[in-house]
Amino acid sequence: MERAMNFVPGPNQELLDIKPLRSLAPMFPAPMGVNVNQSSTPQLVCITPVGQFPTGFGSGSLPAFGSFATFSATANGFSHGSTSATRPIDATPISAYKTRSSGVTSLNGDDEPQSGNQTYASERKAKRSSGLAADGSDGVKVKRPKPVYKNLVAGKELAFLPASCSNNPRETVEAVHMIFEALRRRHLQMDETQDASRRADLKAGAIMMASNIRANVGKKVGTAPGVEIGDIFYFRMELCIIGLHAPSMGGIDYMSAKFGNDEDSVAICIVAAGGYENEDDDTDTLVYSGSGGNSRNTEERHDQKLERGNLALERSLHRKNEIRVVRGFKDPACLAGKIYIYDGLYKIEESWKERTKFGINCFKYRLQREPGQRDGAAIWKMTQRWIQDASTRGRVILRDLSAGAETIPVCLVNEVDHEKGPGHFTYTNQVKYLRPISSMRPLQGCACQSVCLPGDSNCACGQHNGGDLPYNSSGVLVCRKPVIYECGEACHCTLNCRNRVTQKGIRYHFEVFRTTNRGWGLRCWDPIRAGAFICEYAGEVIDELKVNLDDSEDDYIFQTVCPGEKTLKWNFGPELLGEDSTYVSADEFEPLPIKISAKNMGNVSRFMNHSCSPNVFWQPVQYNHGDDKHPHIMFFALNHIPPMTELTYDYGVVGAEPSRRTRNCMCGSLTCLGVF
DNA sequence: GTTCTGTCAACTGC
DNA sequence: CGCAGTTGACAGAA
Repeated sequence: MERAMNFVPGPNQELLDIKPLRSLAPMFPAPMGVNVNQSSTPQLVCITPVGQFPTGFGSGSLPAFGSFATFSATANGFSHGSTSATRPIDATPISAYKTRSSGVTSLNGDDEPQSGNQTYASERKAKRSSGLAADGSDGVKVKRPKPVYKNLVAGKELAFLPASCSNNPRETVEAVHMIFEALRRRHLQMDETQDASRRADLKAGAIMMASNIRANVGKKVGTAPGVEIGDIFYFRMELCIIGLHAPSMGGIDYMSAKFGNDEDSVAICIVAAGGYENEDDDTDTLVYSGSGGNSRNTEERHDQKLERGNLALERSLHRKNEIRVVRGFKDPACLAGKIYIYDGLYKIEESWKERTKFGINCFKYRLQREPGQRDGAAIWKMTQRWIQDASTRGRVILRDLSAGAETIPVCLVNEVDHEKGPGHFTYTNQVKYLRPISSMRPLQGCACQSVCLPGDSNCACGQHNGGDLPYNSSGVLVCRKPVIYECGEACHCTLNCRNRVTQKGIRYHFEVFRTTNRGWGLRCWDPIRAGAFICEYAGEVIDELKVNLDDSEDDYIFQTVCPGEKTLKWNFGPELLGEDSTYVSADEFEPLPIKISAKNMGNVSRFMNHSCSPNVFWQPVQYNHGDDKHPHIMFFALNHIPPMTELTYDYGVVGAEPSRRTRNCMCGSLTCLGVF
């Protein structure tokens, strides 16, 4: 199904041989740690709560956790140290008051002076889950029966977080988030086979908490380092483990802060999830309802009280401190699903009491977004509008770059300069092999009726994939593997089978856009959740044909060069559950012979640029033939990807492929290697 | 005063 | 739509 795309741009067609420059700019344009807040009010500075590590933490048996915990201390400690030009105000987590002040254990020696950052609460938590205790001397009795994660890390040298995390809040937040997602997906997969209780989000969260794999552990007013405006989340527990919003259910996060000699309880973050009647037609103002008044098990309602969160909001109105705002929206892509978007800092302008339709008194707070911040929820609303009606998208060069080859049009836009489009190529969503598929080895099929079910030991496809179906019920890939086998023509199951994902093609509203310094790039109007299928690398298989490639061809070649640490570690999760590791190190990595050129023909994937800090990875998939050396190359999301974020993958390590030209990288990532 | 434990509330999420 | 399930604040006990 190829459609020739006859590009007839301007008169200077010759000059338009634009190729993706195979380099990339920051995936996250706002530099790390930059405080977008231009507020004139004094910065709130966090006093790092000092406490003892839970039993077992200082024993050296948990090096990875140790270094991580150290980081979170450092992040909280230094992040505002340099910005306190104005008179600093102390803000101390309430829980820190209860913290032991002695016995600070340094995990990493003298080079990490602030390693003792543990709030009392998390310390206690870690103590309770006795599975963590390395020396077994911890005699705390666990009263509330909780799952104990025994094989958590026992003795394994697990470098859970990339080394770059130690000084990069963004990397840490992403890594923590990635591990949470991996755990959640794996739990979901197991629950499906055992018909166990659901809530994989809570299970994953419990492990993260117990292992202390989290970011921004100490509460603080203002930005959460490493969390950027526009970041998206699908579960409240995600907000919890990255330290954006601590309460797992409650809508208001607050803490006690010192204002000179005074002390006040102030709000630091709210989740506006639409549970109450909030008006949010305007993106810069938000009317938030106080909490309480709804009885838990009866229909009884009572007046809201000025206590806890409500009181904190009231005090924040007077203290004029910044409050982080997370907005919740219905995710149209997911049935009854919700998506949370971090929308930056707001301040409370006024508050009042209101009588609701149930006749109870309710507190209302009007919040105004701080000026000078990049768009967050506004982008969501904008792209949702485009998805509803694509004609509302401005700056369009071409409505559908695929000329109908894709079921959803691929938009071509340029908001940067006057280039009229990429150089000529034929849009195809297929891979053209050197020999016809019919002559290739067929793939074995399953005998499942209707659809393949998780946990069915009779399903040949499940067995082929190592026992579990590779995707969960929402079509999300659970684990990165050398090869994924989807159901194909030889299978008896229907097209509705959940083991048919990538073969159905793209499901997102893509946009090929002009970047400022890397030619053309690819991004998406829809939010993409971690593990979701994005697109295939379409083009012509050339591996046996050409040995010497000219430069222009080289720019469009896909090869299975070993990707970086972030991609290789996408699977983390099994390790935390005590299962065998699926981690493949760079040394063990074995490339496939396949080479695909998208120079003359290809799809959206030919516009994906390289990044040293990517948000997409490739994964070999088989479904319509059995030639293991020439699988389909499918791209999946590494993290949740907010709308309008450039999609990038790791082109691979320099020198791993001798025939390949080395190119300068412009990805701008703090962990950028400079070349790729 | 400090540390520990129980209880409670909460814009979850199936 | 009902309900199990979580964190952290808080209060009271040790």
